[in-house]
Amino acid sequence: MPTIKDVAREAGVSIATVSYVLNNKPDAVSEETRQEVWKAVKRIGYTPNVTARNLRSSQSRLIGYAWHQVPADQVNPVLDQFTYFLAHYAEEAGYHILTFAQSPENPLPVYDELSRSGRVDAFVISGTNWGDKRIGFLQERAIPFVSFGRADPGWDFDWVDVDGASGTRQAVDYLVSLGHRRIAFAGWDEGSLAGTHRLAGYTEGLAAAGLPLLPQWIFRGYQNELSGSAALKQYLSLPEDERPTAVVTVSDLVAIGVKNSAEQLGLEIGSDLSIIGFDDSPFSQYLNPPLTTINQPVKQIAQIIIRILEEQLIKSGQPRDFVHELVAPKLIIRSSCGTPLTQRNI
Amino acid sequence: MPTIKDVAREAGVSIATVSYVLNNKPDAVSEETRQEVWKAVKRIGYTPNVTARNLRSSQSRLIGYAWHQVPADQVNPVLDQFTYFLAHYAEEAGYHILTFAQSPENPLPVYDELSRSGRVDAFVISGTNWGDKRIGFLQERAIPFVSFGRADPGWDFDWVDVDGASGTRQAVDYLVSLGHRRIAFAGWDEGSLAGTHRLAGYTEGLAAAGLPLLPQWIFRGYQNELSGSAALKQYLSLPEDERPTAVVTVSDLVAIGVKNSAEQLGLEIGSDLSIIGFDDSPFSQYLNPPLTTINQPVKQIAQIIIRILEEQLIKSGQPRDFVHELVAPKLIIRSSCGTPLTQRNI
DNA sequence: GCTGCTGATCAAAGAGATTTGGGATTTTGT
DNA sequence: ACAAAATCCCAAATCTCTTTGATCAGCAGC
Repeated sequence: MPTIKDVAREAGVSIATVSYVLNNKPDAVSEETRQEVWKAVKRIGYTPNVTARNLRSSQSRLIGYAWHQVPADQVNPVLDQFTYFLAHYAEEAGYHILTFAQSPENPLPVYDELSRSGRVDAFVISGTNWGDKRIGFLQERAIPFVSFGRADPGWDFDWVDVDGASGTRQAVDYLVSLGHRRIAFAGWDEGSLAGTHRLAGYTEGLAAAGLPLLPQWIFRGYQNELSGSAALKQYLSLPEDERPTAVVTVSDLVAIGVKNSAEQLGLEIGSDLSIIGFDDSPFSQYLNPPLTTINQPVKQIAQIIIRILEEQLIKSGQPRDFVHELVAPKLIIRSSCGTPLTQRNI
Repeated sequence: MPTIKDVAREAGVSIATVSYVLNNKPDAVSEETRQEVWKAVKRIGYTPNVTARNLRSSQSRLIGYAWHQVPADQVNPVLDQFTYFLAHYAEEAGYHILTFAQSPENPLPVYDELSRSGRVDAFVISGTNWGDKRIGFLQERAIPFVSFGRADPGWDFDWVDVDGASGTRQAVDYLVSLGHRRIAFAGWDEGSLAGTHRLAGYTEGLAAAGLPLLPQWIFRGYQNELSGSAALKQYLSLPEDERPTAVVTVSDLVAIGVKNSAEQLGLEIGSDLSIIGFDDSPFSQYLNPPLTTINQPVKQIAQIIIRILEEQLIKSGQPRDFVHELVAPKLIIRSSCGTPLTQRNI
């Protein structure tokens, strides 16, 4: 592999001059020699060595992103798309993504090792929740990072998040517009931050429509199919006139749970019961009937995260305000909510 | 950040000695000073700088893996799991994975840039097909790589692949054991290498069972839901006594296409028609009924790939035989094939 | 003719590690 | 007791690049 030295010899100049040309330093080299150097570069097929460059500038131009292991029975609905776009925008900004495996019980040592050794310049973290240890850890050590997801209200750090409440709010508004008046919510447990946001949008939507909210309409479970079935069982145990005609769920997976057990009980999705999911997982469109759900704008989020990271890395050291961006998700209407109630012949 | 110099000063030795201790060079330093150096390392909290180390040894200890963009309507069923395990095993071997975005039309420049600049030491490629340009390109430049997936029969290079034929063969054998005698195959077009392997296993299975194979039972389409519907339509157009009672599909997505349109026509999956998918996509278990499918051992494949890559990197330069490993996938029996035909009261 | 300035170029100093090729001790062999 | 060998350690070179500080030629001003 040719080095800068070879280029210098070939062009008959010093290596300093070559470096100036390569880095487009203005007013440092005459137009004539600039041309000569470029010609030499082309002639011997030179590409600068990234490692040497990084050593000199004490950076790595690598951004670490932890790849969360998902239990085999779970889907990580949007993380693969997110990673793709993250890589895409990072490359536009002259960085690359280093993906690493993060241990669920004890994530900190990997972050420590990667930053201490100079492997990465910054991190993108996701899958945050209340009390996320990584945030305090990274802040304490002044390691640049941006989070996809919020954490404790008192903590101040750079984050970008999907406005979950807006998503469920849109779902409720849509159901109301179809004529539904008894709308349930199948959510996650109290320990989930994202689950809390999504629940809040639901509550807000009912209130805005002037609809009552029965406590039995709110089911709290986990990220699995079973929670969906359990939610449905709870709803069906209610007296006829309190029984919900539609369910907003906290995720597509829970929506599937509701849907599958409803079908097994002979209910028809879209007429007997309307269902709205959350995530727009790739498979949601292939369900029968296709699932109406909330699409997370992961592409946009990846773009914003890289933008904020660039700012952080450029202004490192200098005081800077923390950035918080909430991006609205979008309701994707498919047929799991059927037609407006008023147009049905019941 | 402390450097090796600081450790040397703290321990009262030269930096060479510290380096020997850090790299466990045998017979180069006494047990006593070894202890002293380690104590100094702990005391000042030193971690070697990866960039400097890499510059000196002219490597990056980074493995490039291209993140393929998947069309929004498609699922990349196993690639996210694969990436996770790849990262996991790479880390065990002292490497990291650099994920980058690869342009579908013109992938080569990125590979060129990443290897010329010394960004990565090697590549893992996937999504190969006949005539894959990356393979010749990397071989010509002697860039280490291992492929997840085969290519042209005449080409010799290191690859690991799922034995697709074994998968569909298992599917056919299973259906035969349930009593099916008219089994169809919904596949991909002739241009697909993996599709050809999967078709071969089907043909083989029928022959082994001594069953006839009607050409109309083979449908060739693409990786989408529509191809599944089209396949079903073709099967249903056959006279009653030629109509298949079971379909082996080339992917879960095609299986869903068959399933959804069969259901819309009032057929019951598992009794009127049995279906077997391929991939064991995360969602296949949540279908109603859950889909019997073929699970790809991605974890094992990732492990083998890293093992081969290590061998390549250690033996670089020395002559070495190419490694080809075919890993058998596993039939995951769920309920989309119902009960044995003989036990049904038809 | 000398000083001061500008513009183009370069030598050399790192950046933080590894490794070569010896030195300085100590141990072994005779 | 002395040479040879083994052991332990180090100075310096090296990996490839960026950047500082200096040199040098050319030119204007007085």
